[in-house]
Amino acid sequence: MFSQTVEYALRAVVQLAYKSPEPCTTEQIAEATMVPKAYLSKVLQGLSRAGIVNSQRGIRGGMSLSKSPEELTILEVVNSVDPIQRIQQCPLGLKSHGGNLCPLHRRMDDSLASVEKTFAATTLAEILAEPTSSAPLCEKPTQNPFIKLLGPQTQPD
Amino acid sequence: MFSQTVEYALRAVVQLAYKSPEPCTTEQIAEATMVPKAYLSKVLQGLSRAGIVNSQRGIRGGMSLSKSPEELTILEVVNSVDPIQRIQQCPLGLKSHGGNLCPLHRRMDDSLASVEKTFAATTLAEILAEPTSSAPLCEKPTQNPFIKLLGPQTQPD
DNA sequence: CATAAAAAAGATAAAGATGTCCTGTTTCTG
DNA sequence: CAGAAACAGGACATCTTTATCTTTTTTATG
Repeated sequence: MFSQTVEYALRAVVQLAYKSPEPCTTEQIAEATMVPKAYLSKVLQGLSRAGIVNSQRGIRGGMSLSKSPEELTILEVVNSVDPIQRIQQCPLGLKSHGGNLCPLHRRMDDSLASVEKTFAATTLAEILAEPTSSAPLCEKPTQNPFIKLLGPQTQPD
Repeated sequence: MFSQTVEYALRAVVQLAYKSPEPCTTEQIAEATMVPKAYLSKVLQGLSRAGIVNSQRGIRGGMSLSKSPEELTILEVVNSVDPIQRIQQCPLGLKSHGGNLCPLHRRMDDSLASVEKTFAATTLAEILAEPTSSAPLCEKPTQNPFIKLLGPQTQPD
């Protein structure tokens, strides 16, 4: 239901959020996220054109988040590469329905609205800071560098 | 987010539900739902193989619902042609995550679960019987034949 | 300025989704 | 049984998505 491109874009911004506000090269992101480098480059171009990331060419260049992880929602990321298309009007083009969806399309659009709402309410910072034994992109929980922001921890085993 | 195939399949079963338990030919469904006939034929073949509809060849044949509209959920229809794929395990294949999703994939899967739940809770009968001025597939509200099941109505204008 | 690093852009390819057309097979009906 | 109606299936075409490779452009830095 979510495209590969969306999956890849989200992984990329998660990696960038870990390093934020430092830049990462496409190659570094590709390794950390296990996304094919050349394709990732295209995805990042899209995020760059959408203003989600800044790109800097040349030595010491790379990609970096344009906003802080606290301000960036996963909806913004998703909508930049593969927008959630709400059902605005009757897909059959029935004139009498117009913007007033039938019960079928009403439910479909309600589902889309629910996804949209969840994604709009989730920031990158939340994704990183949430206490969990499965840190995004990290094989070991202790590799999560954001753990330090939560203060001294007793190591989970 | 929902494929054309899903959209077409849902329109088709709505039309069949209107006529249930009578069969419709693929051509009749194609006209009522505004779906390309030849492609609809493929979609209906899928629904037939999944046991959602029965097909009958030859004169007076056609497609009919295998169940009553009260018993058929839109999730069953969707899953027959383009299954909602829940995220069962870490898409990166990280061993330490396993079935324990990270916060990112947790939210994505929660969204999928929400759609699944909504669709599982909606029967074709509900779609048809819901009071609305926009009856599925019908240009005029009064064309909804299920209106009769609700007993005598004062005609909305 | 020369060089190397890095993203941008373009060409191309493989796979899947969508859509069309034609032929084959089944089955009702007279 | 003959014929027509209807679905089944295969071949093919087109578009989009995903993916790769190569070349070009930009830019920091010695």
